Amino acid sequence: MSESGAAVRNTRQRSAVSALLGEMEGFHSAQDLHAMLRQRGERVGLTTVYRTLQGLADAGEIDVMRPPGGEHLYRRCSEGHHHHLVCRVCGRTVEVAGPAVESWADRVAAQHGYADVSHTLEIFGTCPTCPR
Amino acid sequence: MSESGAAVRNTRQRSAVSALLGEMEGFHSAQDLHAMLRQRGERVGLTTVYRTLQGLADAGEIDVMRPPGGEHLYRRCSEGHHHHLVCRVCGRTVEVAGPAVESWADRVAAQHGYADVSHTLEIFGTCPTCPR
DNA sequence: CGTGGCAACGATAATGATTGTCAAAAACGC
DNA sequence: GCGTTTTTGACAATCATTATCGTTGCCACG
Repeated sequence: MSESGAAVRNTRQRSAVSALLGEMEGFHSAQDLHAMLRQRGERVGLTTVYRTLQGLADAGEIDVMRPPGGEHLYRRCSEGHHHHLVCRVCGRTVEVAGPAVESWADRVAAQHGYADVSHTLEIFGTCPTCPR
Repeated sequence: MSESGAAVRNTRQRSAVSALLGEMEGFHSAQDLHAMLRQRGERVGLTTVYRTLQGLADAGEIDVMRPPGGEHLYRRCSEGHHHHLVCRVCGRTVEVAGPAVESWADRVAAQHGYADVSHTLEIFGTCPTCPR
């Protein structure tokens, strides 16, 4: 029972989910992704999709967004910390980085004695190509 | 049918919810608030609590937070736009204002042509009195 | 003061995403 | 190849929130 093994096995399903995310643009729900895999003929259970997405999110390889609609959305993102500017009509998303915001959040938290700080930030708007 | 009437009626239940929120510190879920009202002998339906909270939130009189736990939390907040610094252990919350962040978000959105901009920001950490 | 319209109420059922369960299958190390 | 352990996946359970729809009470006007 050594503690060495990460014990993360490389399965067909995991590869399929990861690969699919690699090709996709924008955000998709777990159920979306599951449906797409099915269409491709990949035989993957919905439960597994959820589990895989959670794992990838924990590992920091994908990003999770929780829009007011209540459905979790996942996306393969560029590395590093960043935020999203989302069109509330068509869903088009732009990644934005805000170093100033990061440091501001850390500073404010520290001022109040909070440790181990993280934060979530999302910007919503109507993108220029969408009818109002 | 002039356009004057807000058509928002002043009911016992609405007052009760509003009053309760006025006394409470911190965030509480809709179901929490409903249970408290029941304990007090106020006869208010759960549906009405949800509706009232939504109404108050729309009117900007209370704040909504959607923590990863999946339960919406409501709180009577100071006026104006601000954000929250929440202890992920004990839930203690501090209101923080960040004018710089507000303008940054608006500016970034505008740069990408996004209109009608809003945003959500929450900071999580471990507060000084909580064991790590 | 009485009445009518209309919004709010509220009990219940419906919704729907996510999580738990557990036997069967697959992957990795040797 | 073989055994062990993780992973899978179909299905059921959970649970907050929303829709439904008949009833109730507020409000304005006569």
